[in-house]
Amino acid sequence: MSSPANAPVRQFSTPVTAAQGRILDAALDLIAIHGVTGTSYQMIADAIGITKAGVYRQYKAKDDLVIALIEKQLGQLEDALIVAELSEGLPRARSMLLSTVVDVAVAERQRASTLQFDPVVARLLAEHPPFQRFNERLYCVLVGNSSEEGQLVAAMLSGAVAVAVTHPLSTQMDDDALRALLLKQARAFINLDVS
Amino acid sequence: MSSPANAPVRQFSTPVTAAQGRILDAALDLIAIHGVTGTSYQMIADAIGITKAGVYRQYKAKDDLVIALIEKQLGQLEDALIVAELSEGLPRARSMLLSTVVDVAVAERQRASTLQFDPVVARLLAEHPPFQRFNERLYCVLVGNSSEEGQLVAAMLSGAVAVAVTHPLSTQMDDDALRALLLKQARAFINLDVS
DNA sequence: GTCTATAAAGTGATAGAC
DNA sequence: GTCTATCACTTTATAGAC
Repeated sequence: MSSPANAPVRQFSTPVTAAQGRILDAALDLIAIHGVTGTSYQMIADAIGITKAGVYRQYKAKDDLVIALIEKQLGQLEDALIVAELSEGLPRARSMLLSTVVDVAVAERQRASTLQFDPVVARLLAEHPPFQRFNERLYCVLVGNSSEEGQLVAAMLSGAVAVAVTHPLSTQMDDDALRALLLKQARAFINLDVS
Repeated sequence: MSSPANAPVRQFSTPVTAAQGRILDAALDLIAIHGVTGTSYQMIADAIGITKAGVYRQYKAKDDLVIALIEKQLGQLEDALIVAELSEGLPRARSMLLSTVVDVAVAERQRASTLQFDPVVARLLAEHPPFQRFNERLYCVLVGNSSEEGQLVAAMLSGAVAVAVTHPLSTQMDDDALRALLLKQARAFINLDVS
């Protein structure tokens, strides 16, 4: 509670091999459509033209694969997060982090967002300490001080953005328009309730 | 597009038998934890102490079961929706519908919300015309005129509420406090962008 | 409305050859 | 790093007795 001593340290710098990259890429696409449980090693293998055993060689259990997937997604936010943490308290840094969050969400659209709500991902997010720490850091910067209400508002914001980019209506909008709309709503939402 | 002639008609009055009720109840609890694909007929049967074949007698395919589940959830909003539609344009009616949406979300917590983000549910929501119609009606009342941007904002709102009630932090809040917080945020969010 | 039994297919995962 | 082959198990779904 009191003062979270979360130093601005890089948590997810895991480099992936080319073979792993192909697997993660195919897996994310499939999971966006079928969910984690609905996506099998066989489906992933078929998508990239190898066999099931080939996928198992890279990720010996499904949890390992999903963890790698989450790490890759969170890693996209980490540079912006570290910058924001270093310029502590500056509203401009917070605003830029928010902008990055929206940028990544728009760029990945379905891919990143569907992952966020999967029950398997939720379980790993809760079980895996590094993920908890990262989320704490992120929310802390986004909503300023981590009051309970503030954290909840940050979570709501991430939910709103995630739903927006997966919504059929947003599919017809171009990236720039969607980004602008999300940023406007998100800024209003965030400034509403924090000190 | 132009003027959706969605008359205030009751869509989901499907009465369920006692046996069906027990199945739907157990299924919803299990799906909230494991997702639709992660929940098998065997798990549902075990939970209520019957066999798999007994579940199949009531719902001969998984899609049928999930559709019944969605209908039950949407049915909870329908009375409030019809009232709001009848008192066309009155902000008070809209506000009361929003209140009902929040009430149901808080009352069901995990149960209703996790369902919303499941890829199988998303597929059925898009495939099944009655569901599309209902969502159109709901969004139309919530955000006033159904401009594209307005509909998207309504979707974001539902996402924000759904995420909030499933968040670990909200588990520790009592119903009244959570309801108050959600209503405050939701009202601000909605009044932001509509005419 | 519930049971037993069964079919056909798919699942996560491993062993061992190349 | 990828393959074939196999394991034990679970899945959806059906047939037919009570």
